[in-house]
Amino acid sequence: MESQDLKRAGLKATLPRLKILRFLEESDQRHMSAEEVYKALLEAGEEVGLATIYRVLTQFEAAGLVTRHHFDEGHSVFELNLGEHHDHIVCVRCGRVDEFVDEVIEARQHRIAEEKGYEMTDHALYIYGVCPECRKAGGRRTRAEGRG
Amino acid sequence: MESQDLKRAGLKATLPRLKILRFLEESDQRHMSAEEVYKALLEAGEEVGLATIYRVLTQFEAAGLVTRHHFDEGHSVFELNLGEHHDHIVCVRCGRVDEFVDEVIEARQHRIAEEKGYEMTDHALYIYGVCPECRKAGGRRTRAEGRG
DNA sequence: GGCTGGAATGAGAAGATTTCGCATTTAGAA
DNA sequence: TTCTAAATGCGAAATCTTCTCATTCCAGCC
Ligand SMILES: [Mn+2]
Ligand SMILES: [Mn+2]
Ligand SMILES: [Zn+2]
Ligand SMILES: [Zn+2]
Repeated sequence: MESQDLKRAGLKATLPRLKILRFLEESDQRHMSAEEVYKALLEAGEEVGLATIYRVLTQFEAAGLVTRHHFDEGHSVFELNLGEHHDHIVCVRCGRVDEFVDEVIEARQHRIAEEKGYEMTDHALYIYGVCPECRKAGGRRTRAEGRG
Repeated sequence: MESQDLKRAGLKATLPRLKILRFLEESDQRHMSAEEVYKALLEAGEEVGLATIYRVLTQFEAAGLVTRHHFDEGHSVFELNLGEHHDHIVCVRCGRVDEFVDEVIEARQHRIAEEKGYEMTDHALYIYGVCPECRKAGGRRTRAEGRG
């Protein structure tokens, strides 16, 4: 039961929080903006205020339930935390998102932080490019057409 | 003369563009937001409208004169292009910025894009941590206190 | 099961950053 | 110097996100 997940995370099991968490778990989109969550819940008849979406996602982030990304400037994108850290490669044409893990890069990041005398707390790595489909199509599709 | 740099970049040598370019070259801050450029020019008695700062910096970026970064969400940071690509490590406590180049990471990014079938166009890598000074201080200084 | 205090929510206002629209000015060539 | 397209400055607007605060709800206690 999701109530338990919330309790365990130190959050009261309110209806809006349950709706949002359930939605993130059931959605086939792994990466979603606050606005996208808001609209999707609306369409599902589960109304939650936009301000609450923002608040709850930020709380989920603090609690480690979700991770926040900045694929492109201008807005945050959230994804349910499934344990394993990974980085992202984003199609600049259609917005598609693929995930990857590279232990060599991870290790070298730590090494660099160490060399510079920093105590590393986090990192962000985004590769941008044109995805296989868009290369094939060659067309002018916009980012609005898809996100996965 | 900076006029020549602008002409070479395909930009008319207007007074605002000259002021901005000169300022970027002479400033001891390598990484600056539009707002910071605006205020610094103001203090130097060189008034340029904020909208123009934004327009010109975007043009400079398109012309390859500057690079735009997103160290933290919410606003862009610009830096004069000196030829060599590099990535950044940012102090989450005081905002200090250090630079680094890692050929292994660069190479592996290309390899990952290739494996995923993407034609890589760009990448962004930010390491976040606590800088040597802030680790020593241990204090609660805010980001506003410094940026370098 | 009802009662209650503090936390959470919803709605809209406000904040922050960036872009836009348009009247005015300017660069640069004739 | 004159002229025209391009650039600028200003305020309005767009976008994303947070804040304020009145209202509602959760969770523990009778
Ligand atoms: Mn992901
Ligand atoms: Mn730099
Ligand atoms: Zn694509
Ligand atoms: Zn620091």
